[in-house]
Amino acid sequence: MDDQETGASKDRAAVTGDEVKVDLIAFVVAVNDGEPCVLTIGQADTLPSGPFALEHRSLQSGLRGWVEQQTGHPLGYIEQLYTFADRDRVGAERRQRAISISYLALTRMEKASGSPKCGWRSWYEYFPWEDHRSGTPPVLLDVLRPRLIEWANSVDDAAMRRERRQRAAMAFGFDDRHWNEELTLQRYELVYEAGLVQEAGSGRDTTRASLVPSKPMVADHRRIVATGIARLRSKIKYRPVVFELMPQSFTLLQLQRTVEALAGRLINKPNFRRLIEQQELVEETGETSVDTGGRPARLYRFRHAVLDETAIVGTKLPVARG
Amino acid sequence: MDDQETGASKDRAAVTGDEVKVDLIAFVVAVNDGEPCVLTIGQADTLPSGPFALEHRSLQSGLRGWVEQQTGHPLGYIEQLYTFADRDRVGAERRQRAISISYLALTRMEKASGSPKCGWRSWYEYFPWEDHRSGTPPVLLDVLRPRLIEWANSVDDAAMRRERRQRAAMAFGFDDRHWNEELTLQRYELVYEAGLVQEAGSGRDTTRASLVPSKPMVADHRRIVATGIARLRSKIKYRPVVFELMPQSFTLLQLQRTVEALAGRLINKPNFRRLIEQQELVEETGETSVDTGGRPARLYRFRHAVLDETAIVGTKLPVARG
DNA sequence: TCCCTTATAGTCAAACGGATTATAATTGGA
DNA sequence: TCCAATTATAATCCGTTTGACTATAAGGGA
Repeated sequence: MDDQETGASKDRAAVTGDEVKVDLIAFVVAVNDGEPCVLTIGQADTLPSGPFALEHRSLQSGLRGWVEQQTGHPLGYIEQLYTFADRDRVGAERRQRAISISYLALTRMEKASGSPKCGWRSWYEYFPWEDHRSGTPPVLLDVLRPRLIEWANSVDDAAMRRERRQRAAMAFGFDDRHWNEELTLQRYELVYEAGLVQEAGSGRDTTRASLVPSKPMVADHRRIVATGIARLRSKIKYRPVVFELMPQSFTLLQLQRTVEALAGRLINKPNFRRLIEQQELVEETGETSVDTGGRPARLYRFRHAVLDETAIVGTKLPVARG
Repeated sequence: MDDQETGASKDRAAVTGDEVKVDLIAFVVAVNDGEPCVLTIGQADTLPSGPFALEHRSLQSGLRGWVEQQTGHPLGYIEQLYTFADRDRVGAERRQRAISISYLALTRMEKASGSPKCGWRSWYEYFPWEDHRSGTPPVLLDVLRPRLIEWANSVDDAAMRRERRQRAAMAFGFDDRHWNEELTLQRYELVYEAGLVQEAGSGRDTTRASLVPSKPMVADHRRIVATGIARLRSKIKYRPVVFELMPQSFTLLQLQRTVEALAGRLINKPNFRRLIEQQELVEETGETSVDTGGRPARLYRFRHAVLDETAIVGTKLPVARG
């Protein structure tokens, strides 16, 4: 089981011991009342995290442990996002390497017994330009667009100017292009690169005039959240993961509102219902909901059998492409 | 930049130092003459790999270094696959934790200057049941199906029998279900779980009668390859990554054969051409190829501009769904 | 009772996608 | 030289999907 025939210098390295610290870090999502929320600690600027330690049976169980300890929230669905090497830290005596393994976790917010040090925040506080449920957010055209154009024009090379403008146009859907909700990470990288957002505790110039208003996070946590949003927006279209965020029984409109919250855009109601029903993702409970007004709606529950049938094959949700 | 407010015991752990070894491991792919190949070292049963060390600027550059050193092959496109904790190793003095970060890399096989200790193998040697380009492989119905049914029936619980049969049927497309080429990992996990394949150096019973004939790999390397194949088969459908595997100029049929090699199934020629052309993924070089027979074909090259245009937006390849 | 809100059903047309057929341009051999 | 085989390229067909829209049903509140 030891793979030692993979090169001489590998053994050398194994002996000298290039050991690193491993951090586990969680982007925990719940949707409450039509708002997609992220679980934070500290000043609502930090994701739950902790080092991978000897007592952990596995990476995932280590992550569960840290999140539960720091927030009081047990995790359901977990999926790995990305592993990256942090900038070098200075250890006690020698240079210290560290890597972080980030995860996306879905949960229900109920019984918010969570410890007082933690809290749920709408993820759109950190990414105001990502919520298109009420049309294009004003900040996009009023603030982001001019500043990104400014940023593009601030370089001398004409080719690079064009490239920057095109990147911005594609990511944000400027110039009659369509908004693509899955490009959350690219958009964050653009605004970050353009210096339009800054993170908590960064050494950056804090006095810079009128950045794009948005809530910062510690270190690269906001980047992890952007990665997770993008992954989730993509995944809900082909896997029945939304139901991890729903209560036991729900109306079709509640389900639609949840998908809309995640996607950050509205969905055509009849089409949504058609797709849900023809895929037999849900079944009626027989009851109806006493509602906030209007005709009572049938209550449905997730058909757990589909996890055997299609966990593998693929689901569809009608998040319009524009 | 230090995130220390994330819990008291985190600091404790940081002090006591739960340090782990990190291995970088590469699944390197090239397509030669219609065969999808994996780069191996050792007895064609080991993927290039090496520890992440202090001198590496980043995870990716560490990976590039190891692969180049062990095989002589420079890497082009690289994408992270998955990070997992290995089973505990016994270190020199104390228990030793190790994690592996696996990558998918695409390259062209040319100038196979590679060191003598490495070689390219068709990945279908390791997964004979994955190649459906000449129809359903006999091994699937003749060997795998009966043995998987056997395996399913070998448990007492009726519900578990049904679940096993259903898993097998879905993954392999038994009982009139369609073959889904993206389920490579699930299929490997099934045959592994059913004890139908064994890996090199595993402590398993080697004398077990007539396993499914396939080439084994060291440790969990074959599992990594299965993960990479699945990722690649999925990715070619929405990102123009195939071109990383193509020479400078190529005919449309060569392009199609490459996609077919990866997908393990045939594609309808007119539809393939239509999709490639209407997406403007390629442009004519003006030349034509002197061919192996038949009317000469136009030569095309990849329109690198699409990397700016659609790297983000999504490409389509007509790999039929069945 | 009227009106507002929401649920639910049904329709329509355009786009997409898979399959098939037809025609053109070569090479190699009878 | 002509024919057969092979490949390239163009065009068509048709069923399904999907986005947008309309109509009707069923409740609550003023």
